[in-house]
Amino acid sequence: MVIENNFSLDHIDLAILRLMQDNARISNVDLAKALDLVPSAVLERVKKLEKKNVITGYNAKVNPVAVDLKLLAFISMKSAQSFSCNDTASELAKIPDVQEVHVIAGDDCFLVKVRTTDSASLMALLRDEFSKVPNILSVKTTIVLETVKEQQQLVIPQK
Amino acid sequence: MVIENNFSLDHIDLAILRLMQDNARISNVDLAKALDLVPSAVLERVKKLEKKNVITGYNAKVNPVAVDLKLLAFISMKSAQSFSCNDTASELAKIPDVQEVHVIAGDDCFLVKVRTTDSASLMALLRDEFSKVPNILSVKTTIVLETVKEQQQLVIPQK
DNA sequence: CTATATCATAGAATAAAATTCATTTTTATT
DNA sequence: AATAAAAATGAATTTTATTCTATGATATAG
Repeated sequence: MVIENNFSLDHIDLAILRLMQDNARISNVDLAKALDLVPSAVLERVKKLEKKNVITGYNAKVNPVAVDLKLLAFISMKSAQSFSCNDTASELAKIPDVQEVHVIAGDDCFLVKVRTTDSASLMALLRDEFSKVPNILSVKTTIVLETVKEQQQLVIPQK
Repeated sequence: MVIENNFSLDHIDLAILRLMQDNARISNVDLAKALDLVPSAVLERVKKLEKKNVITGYNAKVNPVAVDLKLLAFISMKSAQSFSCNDTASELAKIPDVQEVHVIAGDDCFLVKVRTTDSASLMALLRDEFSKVPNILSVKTTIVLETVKEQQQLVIPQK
């Protein structure tokens, strides 16, 4: 017995996801043309995908350099309590400059992605914000020199 | 002498970015209301932001679990040529399952973010795709157990 | 201080798209 | 095959996007 995930997406839904993850502002009319459907039918599906939390939002992708966020860093850290470290994680998540917080397997406990203006502002962030997060034992900061690829598009399966 | 970045965004532009990075499908009418402007004026600004590559795209955020991508991993790797490693990076970037490729400072050379169905498909990816990428000396894979936060919204400055 | 160039906005008109809804068709289930 | 549920159609209506011209603001040079 194969347990499918309970989202039950057909190939039309997957096609919608594929199109919208590349262009969130595509019109219903164009979506309908691409899918050989009528706009109202597409609209209904999109609404349903939103309600089912398959589509969880629509984001404009902003060039970080244009808003003066030139530094990207990954910070891996160890925590005192290795399992009940959820409060540590949620404290980290509250920091606006923190884009990602992952609990990871291995030596460390968290992997955090951070974007700041420059190394000085990263330093300030570490000093002012991270220092207040409880139960952190060690911190290892990795500076990104160059980003070659950065996309949030997923590989949507065929069926 | 302060060198501003050459994007010259005023506070209205920044407000547009703030609104659109949270809701890429907001209508011009609603944007205009929020900004106390007329729709045509807002439209012109948005178009300009696109042309100047301040806004680089609009993405629907798809729930990875809904499309059966339940495994997230970060892979850090060393490369043979530490500086002219661009061909290695661009080969990595060509792999669709790879969401991010960063050149990093420190012991390693690259940090790669990958999403797959499960550990078996990650293994297959490493075996079939990564093995073909030239000049890789070592690979260290970190499995994500839980993602506490993952957003691409940036902290847009006030002015 | 004024002329001029540049840029942004307002507001109206038009075109396009979104949305709603009653009906029909398709699909799945018994 | 009969029934129920889900999805699609197509027309009507509402809303939004887009275009265009006139106006106003701002900056710069003379």
